[in-house]
Amino acid sequence: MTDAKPLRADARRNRDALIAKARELFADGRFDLRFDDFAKLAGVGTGTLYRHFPTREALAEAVYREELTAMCDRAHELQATLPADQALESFLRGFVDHLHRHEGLARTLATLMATQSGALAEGTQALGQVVADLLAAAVKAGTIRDDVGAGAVMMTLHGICAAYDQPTYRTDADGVIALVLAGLRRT
Amino acid sequence: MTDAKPLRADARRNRDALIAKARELFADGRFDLRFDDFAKLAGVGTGTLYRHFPTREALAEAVYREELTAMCDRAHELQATLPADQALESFLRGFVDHLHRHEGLARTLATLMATQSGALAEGTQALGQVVADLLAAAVKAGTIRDDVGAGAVMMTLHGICAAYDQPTYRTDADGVIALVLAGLRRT
DNA sequence: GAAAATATGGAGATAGTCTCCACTTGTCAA
DNA sequence: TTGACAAGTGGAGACTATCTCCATATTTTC
Repeated sequence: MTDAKPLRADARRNRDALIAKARELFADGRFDLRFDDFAKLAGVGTGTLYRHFPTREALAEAVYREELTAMCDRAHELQATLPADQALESFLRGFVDHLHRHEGLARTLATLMATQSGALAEGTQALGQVVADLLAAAVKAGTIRDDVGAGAVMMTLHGICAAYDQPTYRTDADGVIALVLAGLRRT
Repeated sequence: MTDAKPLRADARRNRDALIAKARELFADGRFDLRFDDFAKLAGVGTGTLYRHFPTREALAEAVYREELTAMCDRAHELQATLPADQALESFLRGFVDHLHRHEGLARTLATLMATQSGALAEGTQALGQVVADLLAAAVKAGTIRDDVGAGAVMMTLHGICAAYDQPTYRTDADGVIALVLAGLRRT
């Protein structure tokens, strides 16, 4: 998973500059900038940009990799300190909350989930794994039903991510989480 | 809503040819064809295509307008003949079933829901209205909770549509519906 | 059947993506 | 240090898809 290649000093510098500039622009909502311009703004050539990030999605993933990792870590932490069902609830609510504050992440996740293109979506696979773990623990504890898989929950999360720019986003997203949690509860 | 303009005979002919060819191609999974080629294949000029359908989404909507209308009609029918909660359940399960059989519709809906671009998404607004009606009736009948809006349900449907091409689609989509229905039930 | 209104088509302007390679920079062994 | 090789760079320009424009053609109207 982690780069087996030691990457030359200038290459790393350029790569970092690209990610930094992209993060800055994404935070401003400038997602759809001409791809070549990313390069110009980051102070590198077009070729360099393409060598490091062959697609827009690859760049987006790199930008949000950290953030996504942090979310996964948080899940593990919750899982270690709370009863399984509470960990799940906490995670899902926190997920929406975080997305609400970071539109760029929502947008990126929606895109990556939609284009399940193998190695590219490494980040979302990690997220899927985390959700699967949380669910499995709660199933094992007997607090949620066992006939609905993690894939279904991921679908609802996808729906949440995709709507990041709609006016009623927060209310609806909270509603989705409420439905999922209530729906999962053993009856 | 319906065209107030009587459209010249040749214009209508071309428009229909475009829709027919697009439907045929969509059914074959050829969504991403060069836009100009739609024109060539349908036997009209590029300009004509663009005059009738300024964007790919506009074309997609025209192709699936009928199908979507049929789904909405079905909802009304269910609502007229079944208890509110059963109508809702029937509609949602039928929705997934239909999507499973018509990948093109799923793809189109996902796109249209994502780009809530005003007049363009006329079709999805109709769908939203139908869902809202079904929910309202069930709320009124006291069989489902009243604190989760139609927007939340639409978000989950969006998630379902967006995943149309994933291998575990059907299982996961059924899971989502199960969660939504169980989650909506009054506790 | 001729004028007015409406629609056509496809060449070419425009703009974004991505490749290619002569050149620069970094690394490392001696 | 330094020389030689590997690794990386940048940006001109090829390529591709989108979309506009308007001289020409078809339909409708009177």
